[in-house]
Amino acid sequence: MELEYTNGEQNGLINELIQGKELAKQLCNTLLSSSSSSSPSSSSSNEFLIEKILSTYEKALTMLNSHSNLISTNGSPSRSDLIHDDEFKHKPPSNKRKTMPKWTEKVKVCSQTGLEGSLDDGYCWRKYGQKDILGAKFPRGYYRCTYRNVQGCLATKQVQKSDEDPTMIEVNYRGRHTCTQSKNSNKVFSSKKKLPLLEKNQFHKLQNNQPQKQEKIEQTQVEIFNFEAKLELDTNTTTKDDDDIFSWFLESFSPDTEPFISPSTSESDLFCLSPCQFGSSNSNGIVQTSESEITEILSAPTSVTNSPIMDFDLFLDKEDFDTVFPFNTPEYSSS
DNA sequence: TAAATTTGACCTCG
DNA sequence: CGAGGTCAAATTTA
Repeated sequence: MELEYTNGEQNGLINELIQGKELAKQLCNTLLSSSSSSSPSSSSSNEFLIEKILSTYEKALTMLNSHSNLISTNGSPSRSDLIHDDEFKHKPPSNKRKTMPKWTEKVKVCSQTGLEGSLDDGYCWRKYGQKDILGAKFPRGYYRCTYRNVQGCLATKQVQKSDEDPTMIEVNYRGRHTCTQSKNSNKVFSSKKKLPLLEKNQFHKLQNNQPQKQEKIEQTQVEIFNFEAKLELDTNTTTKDDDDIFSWFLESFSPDTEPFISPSTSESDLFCLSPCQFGSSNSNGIVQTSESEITEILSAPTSVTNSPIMDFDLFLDKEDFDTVFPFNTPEYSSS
């Protein structure tokens, strides 16, 4: 499964990212120059989106350029970083899972929102196990796709809180979603059911005195986040703005310019990353990807599209785009 | 009552 | 043999 990507492919990817970044800048300038005639709130919203887009490009470029180095929030790779690194570099996975695409995402729990993107990535997961990991402070939760039996979807993920930084959640994804649950992704950012799962277990274990309280606090924080995000964007954005952004995304991540992108059933893994990014302007440590993730992304030139970045090409209709940025949707505000 | 979670037992692999 | 991963019965939740 572990394939090397050529320098040409890497350069091409970098060029595409650079181009996309430049386009985003141009869009930013265009929006800013035209915003004088529109409402100030609209321009601030646009700026917010553009900032996030540019930030995403910056991170992607940084990760590519430092391909040989793990990227970590605080410069001190977590235990999971090391395990994952070893896993890819030195220890081939078992035959069972050798063919399964695998990548890791690290998601920082937004301090202000309590939102854990890792636990709400738009897919429906069912927990099937939990294990105490040797040397780890926090147990590892094992999740599989809810539609495993119905649709034979073999996607799984492991969720574990970082030892060194308990605000960091590491999500280890395995396998692609072959199920069709795009509509479920309407629940992105708003599912409060899954949020406490990991926390509950961990707080029961580590803070037996106040587990329930912590859960409620975090749920409330999510609700606040949802409400604030909706307030900000609901009142500020216009349809045209959305369409502009949407068109830009389509251009920037067009399959025509990304030869290794192929249609896939996976569509919202990307937004494992997004909730915190959109919930906080803090770009430090909100989302972390390991080298192995990039390796995984780039090592699957034709078929693996689970990678967060690559799934951009799947937003081929407005509905999906609204799913990604659901701040304007009724579902978003009502849940 | 169906679906989801919990958790101890069991399996696999290094 | 031990650690990690999965199974499945019991329990909880909606």
